[in-house]
Amino acid sequence: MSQVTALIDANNFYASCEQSLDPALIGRPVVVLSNNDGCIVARSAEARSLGITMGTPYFKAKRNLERQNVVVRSSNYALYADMSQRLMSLLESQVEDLEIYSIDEAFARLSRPSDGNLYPWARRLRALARRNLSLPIAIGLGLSKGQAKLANRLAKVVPAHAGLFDLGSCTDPDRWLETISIEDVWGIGRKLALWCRMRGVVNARELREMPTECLRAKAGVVGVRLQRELQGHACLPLDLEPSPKQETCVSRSFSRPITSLEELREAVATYVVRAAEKLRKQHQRTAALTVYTRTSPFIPAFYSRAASTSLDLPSNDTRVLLEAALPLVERIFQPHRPLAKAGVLMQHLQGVNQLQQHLWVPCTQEEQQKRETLMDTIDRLNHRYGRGTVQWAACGLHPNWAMRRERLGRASTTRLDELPIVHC
DNA sequence: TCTGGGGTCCTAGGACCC
DNA sequence: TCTGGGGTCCTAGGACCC
Repeated sequence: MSQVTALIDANNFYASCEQSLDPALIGRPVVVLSNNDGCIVARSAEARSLGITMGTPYFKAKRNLERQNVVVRSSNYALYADMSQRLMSLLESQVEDLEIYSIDEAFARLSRPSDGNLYPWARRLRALARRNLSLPIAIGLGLSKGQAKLANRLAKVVPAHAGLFDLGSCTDPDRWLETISIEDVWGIGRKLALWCRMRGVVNARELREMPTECLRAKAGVVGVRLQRELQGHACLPLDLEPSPKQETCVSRSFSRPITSLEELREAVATYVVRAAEKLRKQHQRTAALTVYTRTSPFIPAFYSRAASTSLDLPSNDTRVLLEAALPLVERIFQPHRPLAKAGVLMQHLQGVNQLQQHLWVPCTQEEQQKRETLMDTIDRLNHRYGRGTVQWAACGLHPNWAMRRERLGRASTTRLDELPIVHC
């Protein structure tokens, strides 16, 4: 019995989540905007067929969307994360091994049955996701992750495949690979695609067959590995236990440019608070931290500054991180610069169980225990009653630079007060 | 007026060591 | 006059992903 790799993902995930919670949106064109209502990052099938393109800035598309009567939603990551968890636990129950690869996709390993036919299994799984979560999913099957990715694409793009495609059991795989243009191959970005095209390599099959040494010279071992994957050698193992993060960052664009030190300080404080929460959730501490800010890259006189510091003792305590980060704000601030964005990076992370008490740090075991309990309590309160229930003074009370989310939909799976109301 | 956020991996080159 | 060879570690930047 041979092993098969699957790539399973949700179609138009964010848009599908919105439709899943608000059935009035089913069958209608829906787009979801990035943070700050910046760009279009997801489109329902209906929106796609209207020719609406991914990544278009909202302000450019707005009139057109209104004219075509498209439903526009701000992104709601709490909702998508929750739907994602439900989808992943469903998948976990239906495969042998699962690697959660992103919010809306997962690689899986399973065995090919004796008759070689995996379509009945795939059809059942699709029906299950549709029935339990109201999410459309696509399933691609191959001998490696790279092949599974291509198969998944063919499952979606070719209507006759109805969301399922098995590269390992089709009669003429090369014919299908030729329909996938080089830009759409996983691992080939803009630069490499251009380079390939200049050499006459324009589709997935040609990439698989191009001279390896030529590819290595340009794209290094990463390129060679990708090519081997397309040839059916599984070089990229399934990653079942997600490795601990090496760094964590929180950054946001402002709803309007800011020019005061005070506002920049509030923004950085807000991001530090969020980053500290993330660290605690990941059971990690940070040993170094960077704050940065920049003006808009779309207007002249671009300005960007970063400042870093390291901590004597790794920490995930909000107060400690604020004390380390806030002095850096003065170093990156310059008056008369219309700042468009700021962020914080937590670097050199380590697991909480790695901590060694420094002899010279004036903090007793008992004191530290109390701090940890305090942080835990704050996290619980904020989780239970909503983010911001317990707030840090440094973040400002009513920041008007905070990101725009003017078109939020409902969030029935994560907020009690937004449960659907059924009229009988 | 208005253009997202959060990551990883790899390589080249500099600093430093013996 | 001449100016090794080999190794490690770190960082910045490129490329890519979703």
